[in-house]
Amino acid sequence: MLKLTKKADYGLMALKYLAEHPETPALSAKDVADAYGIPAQLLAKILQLLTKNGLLRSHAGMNGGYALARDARQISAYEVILAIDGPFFITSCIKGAKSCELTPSCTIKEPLARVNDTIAGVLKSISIQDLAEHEQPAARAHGDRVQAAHGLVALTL
Amino acid sequence: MLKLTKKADYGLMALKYLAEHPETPALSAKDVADAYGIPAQLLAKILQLLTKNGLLRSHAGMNGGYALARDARQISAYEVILAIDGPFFITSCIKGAKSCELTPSCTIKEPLARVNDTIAGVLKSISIQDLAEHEQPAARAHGDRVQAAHGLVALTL
DNA sequence: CTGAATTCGGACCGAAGAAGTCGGATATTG
DNA sequence: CAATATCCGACTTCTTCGGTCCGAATTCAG
Ligand code: SF4
Ligand code: SF4
Repeated sequence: MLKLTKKADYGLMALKYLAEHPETPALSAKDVADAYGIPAQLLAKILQLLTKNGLLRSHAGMNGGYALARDARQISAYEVILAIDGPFFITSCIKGAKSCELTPSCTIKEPLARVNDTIAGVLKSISIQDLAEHEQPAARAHGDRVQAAHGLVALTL
Repeated sequence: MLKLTKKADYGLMALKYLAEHPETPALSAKDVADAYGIPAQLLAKILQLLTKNGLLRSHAGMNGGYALARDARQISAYEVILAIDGPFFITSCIKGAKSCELTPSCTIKEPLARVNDTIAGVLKSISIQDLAEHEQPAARAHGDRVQAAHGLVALTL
């Protein structure tokens, strides 16, 4: 429950890996898969999804592979999840869908929708660039930049 | 992905319903189930879970049923989810478990753990009482109280 | 004391989704 | 042409979720 898909997980890892290697024109799916031990075939399809949604640029043929379509800080974790797992909602009553039949009688769907938006906001505030910068354990002094990057999320239920 | 279990969903609804009827000493599982159209047998087990985790007080026998164990504003949505679905983590690498075998090579588990904490914080800031107050569509003027109740969640990645 | 109402606890099952595999088609380069 | 890639869909396997069923134990009213 409330768990991220492993595919999305892999997608984030791959994207981060690509962000860390800006020098190379393109990295093949197998390259990334081997770097982490992810099943190659599975990662391949994930990267395909990401390209289809405009997060990556692909190039077939020899010396082909994938590269970021935009700057690493222009890609949010939210987009990645959205591209891989489709539109997400923490409850089963996605706006416009017919998933939950007791939507009319339900009294908590509205407040839960706010929670959903809050979580989405959190995900949107995280960029691939943020993931690539993995040295904060002791560097918490420059709160100004961090705050600017991730913002504050106010939950007004 | 990232979806709340329907059981947790039902649990929140039931808890909210109980919070809205403080006059009655106890409400049976069937009462609550009928009020919303939730499968009675299923809700029964959910309520059992909630009692086992100290969120509800049960009373068997005729005129028995369930009642809140604490004040509605002392019960957070986080606790409810925790009681029903067990410890939650947005990724598969729960601290101490052996779910994901590529934990050592993974480089994003640490930042994702922060995201997890942030979301947990959001859930913790929501009480059953908050859910029961369902008239905000036009009443957003008193931001002071709302802000005090739900707080601000800062994501310091 | 008897019986209805109600909680309790586990086993069970079908449907859905997630993780991963396979095979083949297509594009690019050398 | 051959090697390397992306591309794309179908397929299997595994787990979880949602839900049901049944057989207790508990409590209270008459
Ligand atoms: S309608 Fe209510 S019960 Fe159904 S999914 Fe949405 S929130 Fe959960
Ligand atoms: S270790 Fe990395 S890949 Fe495995 S679950 Fe945790 S975050 Fe996802």
